[in-house]
Amino acid sequence: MTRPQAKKVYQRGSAAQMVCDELRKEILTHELKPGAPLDETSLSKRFDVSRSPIREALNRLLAERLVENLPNKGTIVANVDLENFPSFIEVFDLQQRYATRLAARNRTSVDMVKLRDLVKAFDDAVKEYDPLKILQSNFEFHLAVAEAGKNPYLVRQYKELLSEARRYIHIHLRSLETAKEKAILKGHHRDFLEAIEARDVEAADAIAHEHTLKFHDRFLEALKGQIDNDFSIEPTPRKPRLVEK
Amino acid sequence: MTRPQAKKVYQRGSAAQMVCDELRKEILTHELKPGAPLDETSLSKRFDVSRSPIREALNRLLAERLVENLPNKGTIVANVDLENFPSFIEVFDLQQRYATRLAARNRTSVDMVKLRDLVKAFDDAVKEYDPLKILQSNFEFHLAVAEAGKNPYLVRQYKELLSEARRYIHIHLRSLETAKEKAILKGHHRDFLEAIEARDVEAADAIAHEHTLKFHDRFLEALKGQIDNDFSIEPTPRKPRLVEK
DNA sequence: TTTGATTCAATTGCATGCAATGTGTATGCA
DNA sequence: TGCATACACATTGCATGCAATTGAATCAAA
Repeated sequence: MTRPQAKKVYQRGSAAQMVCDELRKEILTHELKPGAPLDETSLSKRFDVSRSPIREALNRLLAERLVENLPNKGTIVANVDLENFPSFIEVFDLQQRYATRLAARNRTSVDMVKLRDLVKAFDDAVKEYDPLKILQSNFEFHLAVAEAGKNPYLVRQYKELLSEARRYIHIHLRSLETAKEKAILKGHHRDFLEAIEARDVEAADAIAHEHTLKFHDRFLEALKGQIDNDFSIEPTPRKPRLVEK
Repeated sequence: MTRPQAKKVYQRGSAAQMVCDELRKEILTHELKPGAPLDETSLSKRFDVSRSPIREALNRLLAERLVENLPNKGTIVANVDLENFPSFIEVFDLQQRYATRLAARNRTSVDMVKLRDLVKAFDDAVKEYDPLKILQSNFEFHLAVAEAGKNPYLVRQYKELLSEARRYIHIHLRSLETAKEKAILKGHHRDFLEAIEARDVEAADAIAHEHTLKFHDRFLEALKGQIDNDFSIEPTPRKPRLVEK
């Protein structure tokens, strides 16, 4: 970005895809924060491609609900609205339970190898105290669980919800940094692994459900903490200023 | 399409949307059949706009999985692959049950008015023996049920599945035309209405589940019928021709 | 000081041009 | 006759140009 960068040229057909993937990554990791403007001209300069592939990338992200389009005014990173959190959790729980059930029912030994690796990667990320890595490996683990269920329709829908969950988590990211949380996260996915390995559908379901509930509670708790630490601000200074002057 | 058509010009910002809506309609009603080619040049001539809004429309339909993109080769109407039908039904059932549960829990009196209207519209369509109208009003009814549940996340995902269901139904559309089927369809959604009206969540769940199962069975039955009516065709005539010649 | 109209700059939405890629056909060779 | 190679055509993917719309800034008047 900052250095000249020797005119990168991409394979035909990959420019839009590359821009899309990069922007998606940055949105999910909050490098691009909700509300951040994404104007086509700047992006085309930044990625050194024309506006066409940029527009295409933005359209795809729009379909994933990761950005919002204000007609004739531009595109911004989509907000994660807290008011819909209850609705979100409701559906997320349903899908997560079902995804985990299917995994317990349909997993292969190949899936188990992958899942074990991803649990390990998660634990490593926890040890490294790297919140972004924790989120990423959490995402990958749950996605792999869903994929082990072998239902493409569910995978697609669940993946969307996982992305959304990731963005919710970023709201209370700091709470991940406390020692208490880290203790909780340690070995966090082992129980999933056991239930899926044992093909115990009901146990898998229960574990997934409990997992969602914990996410829900931690989220609300973190929000509460954030509010407690707040202090009240003056109302809009318009009227007072009039008087002062 | 066939006549000159006096150079329609659309509001700025609506061209792509209009093309997208029209193509979606034609795909869902099978005016455009699975596998049909959608080349940008022809479409731009047909809708009398440039390729840019056409490309944008196709990208949106791609995100909805209604079309498939063959890189550098073009775009075609997406196939509805029978091999995924079991996966589809599995998720569809889950979502339909949940949507109907939520409707029973959260419906307002305004929702009930709308639902009653849509049931009536469905019955009218059945009386008129108009398969396309039946499908359309069926779609609208179930979507309204989901909306009565007031969970935007579920509505979005369920809507996608409903579109997919609609395309599956088209495969056995002829079976809708038999007198037996019409008898079955008569007053088909009344039970939904009653359970939702009564806020009976468990009943709503059961009815939704049964509804899915019936859809599943009718679909398989119709497929079976189609196969029975088939007759075997000669293998590819290449070798035989060689001999004859 | 606030309200209103007017102009101006910024940004998108659409049109069009060009080059790359993949397909189908024709031709030459075994 | 069968197969490989080359060429031409069709179609996309990307670059660029232009005009419409929107928001902000400016200025005048109450």
